[in-house]
Amino acid sequence: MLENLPKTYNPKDFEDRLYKYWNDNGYFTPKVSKEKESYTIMMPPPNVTGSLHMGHALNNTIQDILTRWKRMDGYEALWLPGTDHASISTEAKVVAKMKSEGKTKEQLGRDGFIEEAWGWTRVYGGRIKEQLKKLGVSCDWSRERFTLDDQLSKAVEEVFIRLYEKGLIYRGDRIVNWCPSCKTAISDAEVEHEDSHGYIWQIRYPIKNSDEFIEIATTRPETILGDLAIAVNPKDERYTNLIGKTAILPLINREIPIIADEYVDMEFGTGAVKITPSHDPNDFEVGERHGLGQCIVISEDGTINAEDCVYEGLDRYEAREKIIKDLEINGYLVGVKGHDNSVGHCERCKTVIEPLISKQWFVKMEPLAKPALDAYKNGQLNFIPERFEKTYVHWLENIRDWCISRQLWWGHRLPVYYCDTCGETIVSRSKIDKCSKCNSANIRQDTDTLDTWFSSALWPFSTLGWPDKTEDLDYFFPTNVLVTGYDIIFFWVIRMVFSSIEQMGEVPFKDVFMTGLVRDSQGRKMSKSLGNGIDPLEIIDEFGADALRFTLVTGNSPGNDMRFYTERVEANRNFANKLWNATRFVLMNLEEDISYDDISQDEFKKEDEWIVSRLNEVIKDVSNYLDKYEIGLGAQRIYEFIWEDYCDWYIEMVKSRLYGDDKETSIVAQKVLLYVLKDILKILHPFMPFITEEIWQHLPGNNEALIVSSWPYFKDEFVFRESEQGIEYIKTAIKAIRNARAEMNIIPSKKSNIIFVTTDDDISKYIEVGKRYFVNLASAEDIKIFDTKDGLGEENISIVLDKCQVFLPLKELIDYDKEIERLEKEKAKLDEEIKRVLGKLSNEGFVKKAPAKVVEEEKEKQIKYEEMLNKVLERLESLKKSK
RNA sequence: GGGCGCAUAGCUCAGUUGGGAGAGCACCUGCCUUACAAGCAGGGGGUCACAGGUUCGAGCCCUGUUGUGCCCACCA
Repeated sequence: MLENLPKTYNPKDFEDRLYKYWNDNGYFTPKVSKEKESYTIMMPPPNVTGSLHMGHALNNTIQDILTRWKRMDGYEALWLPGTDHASISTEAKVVAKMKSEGKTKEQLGRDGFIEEAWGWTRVYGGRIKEQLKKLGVSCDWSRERFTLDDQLSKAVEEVFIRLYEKGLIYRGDRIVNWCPSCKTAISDAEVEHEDSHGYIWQIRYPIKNSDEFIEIATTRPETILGDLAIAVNPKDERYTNLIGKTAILPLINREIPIIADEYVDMEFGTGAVKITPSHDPNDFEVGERHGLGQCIVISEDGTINAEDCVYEGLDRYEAREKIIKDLEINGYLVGVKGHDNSVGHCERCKTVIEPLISKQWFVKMEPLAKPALDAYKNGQLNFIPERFEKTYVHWLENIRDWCISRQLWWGHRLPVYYCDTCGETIVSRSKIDKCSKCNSANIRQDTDTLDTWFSSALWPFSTLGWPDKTEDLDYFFPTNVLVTGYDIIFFWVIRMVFSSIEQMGEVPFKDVFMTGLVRDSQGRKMSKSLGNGIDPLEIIDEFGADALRFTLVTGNSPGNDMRFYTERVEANRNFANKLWNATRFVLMNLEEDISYDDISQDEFKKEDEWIVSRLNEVIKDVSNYLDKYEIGLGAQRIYEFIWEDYCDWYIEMVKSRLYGDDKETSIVAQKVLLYVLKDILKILHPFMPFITEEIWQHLPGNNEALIVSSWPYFKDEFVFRESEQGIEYIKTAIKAIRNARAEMNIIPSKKSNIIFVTTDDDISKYIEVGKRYFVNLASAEDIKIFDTKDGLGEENISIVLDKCQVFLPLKELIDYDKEIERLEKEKAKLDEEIKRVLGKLSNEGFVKKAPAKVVEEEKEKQIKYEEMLNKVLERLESLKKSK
């Protein structure tokens, strides 16, 4: 059992083994319990065909930390994993693969294609899960879900039908964002706007039966084929006389009316606008108001389909070129200017979006957005960090109806049927073959599928069995926190909130923790096309999952982007190694035949009191940090405690006892070493699950796994203020002695006596108690405490401390010029401090208005520094004299 | 056009109720001290972007400026 840790930390030896051990023992699987409270996190489902990137690694690490902490803290903690079918993205990948095999969707047909897609899913769907396991995610695989599972599909249908029956889902001809490459409509959220330097063309349209022209401007000349009017502002006096007249469309000579509409901005351009209702959202509205009808001239593949015209069949950009040329030749083109505007692109394939009119299904957003806004305003939703609330509110306040139908095959097919006999639209939970109105069998199902986000919007409750009433749903819903990137607030967060309010009557989670982006070392977004992505698996392979996890959560505050440096992973791997070796030290000093279960403060030495008292504080701080989602600060706090307090000081202080003859005090030290180590492992476990569990399994007296051990708590009986003070004083003294020795170039192996001169009882007590530390930690030969420095002579290095002076009688080894130099430096430091303190204290406002405690502290500092300065001066003087 | 960040040591970043500027890495010096050289000890290095304001006191709060990044937007 003891002393069998390898000398060097090698995570590969145990990470996979421990993951299997946890999973096989069911530690990830919570039970519905009457006694315990639930804690639930739903994993944002990665795309089923995706592979793990740093963004996943970051947000899954955070989720795992929270889950492991709550599990230890006495909750039935459920972290539910799963994957998303990612309709448009998966379909594109499958199509591309088929293309390379010389096949097309159309050849296979709908069923054949879906089969192909399932095949693809089976091949690649497991990949990301296995990758997540490498990270150490403690999610409940027994409850894993996929958005196309039967139960989840049932939920999708149910929601669709409920919203339809409530009148919140409708079908209609609207201007939608059309991707000519994906050949489907997409929602507003899926359009990326990008600034581009383009052109704006001024074109004049002749007025019928006159020599006059009206001049308009457009950035998309090809759309003139679809013009159905020219609009001016009714208040615009320049055009009053033209309103009601007819303009002739250049090139195709269609007659179109000149109409008045408030929409037109008089200040912009010429104040006259061509209206193309079928290919521009604004124009569509104008068209509706004026009953202009529709004229579709661009088809779904982005080519011109205006009948009987020379542009027919041309790509939209080819047509643009040709039309400009023709306008110029015929004298209609007035001019062209450079024009910056932003152009919408398909989020998935980056093709320029073509707005066009199309019959699609929409969710009416206003009635759904309102309660989602109220929920935030009533404080039911809490963003970390807070600033993302603004994004949430702004989006909801400016929301437009959500286009949910996609002209794709991979996804949830709309539960909608049309009767071709009587024209009835039937929405049904089950497949039907007869019209419910006319009984005709002339029935076909809508061929569209739903937006992927329609199903992920239901994730917090569909995964728990909804619409059925299940124990899980009852117990684990609503969830506690959502951890996800700020870039999908619109796509997902908001849609989950309103879906949940609508279907479940409450918000799906209380807290929303937003993670930032993980960038490369130059601050660039990691992307496949740039090839600058760093593979989390390679990092894990080289440094271990714990080091990667620790790197991702430290040195970064919530919601902020971070740059990824391999050097930081290495530093954290070194930290793991430090803990590993500290454990080896503890283990090799334990004795096999004693019990370590009982620990009593009655036997404590000062440093024991100090370390358990400090441990208490860390436990409290880390718990508080986690509570506030300040994960990075919590991790930092533990890091410092382990490395500095435990390793650099406590272990070093305790060595003299372990190696000494006093068996009793040695055993107490062993007990405290082990006790503190165990709590360290507990509070570090959520952050570094593997190394902590591995170490834990090697410690004596542990029957249960660390992952299910209980989170430590603050113990009142382990508060030792006086020892904290005493040890801190001794640490200061040791550091001062080391510093002086180093500056005087005294080699560490050269020991010397240390003479403390003090008349302060507390100080001499501290030193008396800490005598043995100085041997190891300050190269002491023997330690003496005097109450006067008389008779010590000049052949010493002299160090001035608070209420105490230290002498190192190193005689001929001392370079007195150097000693003077060193003391001058001390003097300068003290002068500075005194100047600062006096500055404050001589400020009337400070003395009068600052809290008494603060003023008092400054006064004490003044006395302290002045006393120290006097001793330094005195010493300097006598040194100079004796020279 | 609107909104939100960021600017602190050479680099990357922490700094949560305003009260003597921190970490990691890098750098310099000395150490293979029986847990750890993936280590130990010591050290140098910052007008906390700039300008005002509030306050006894500002890296932190307010206003403005500059630089920089992101998000939103029906900018013919």
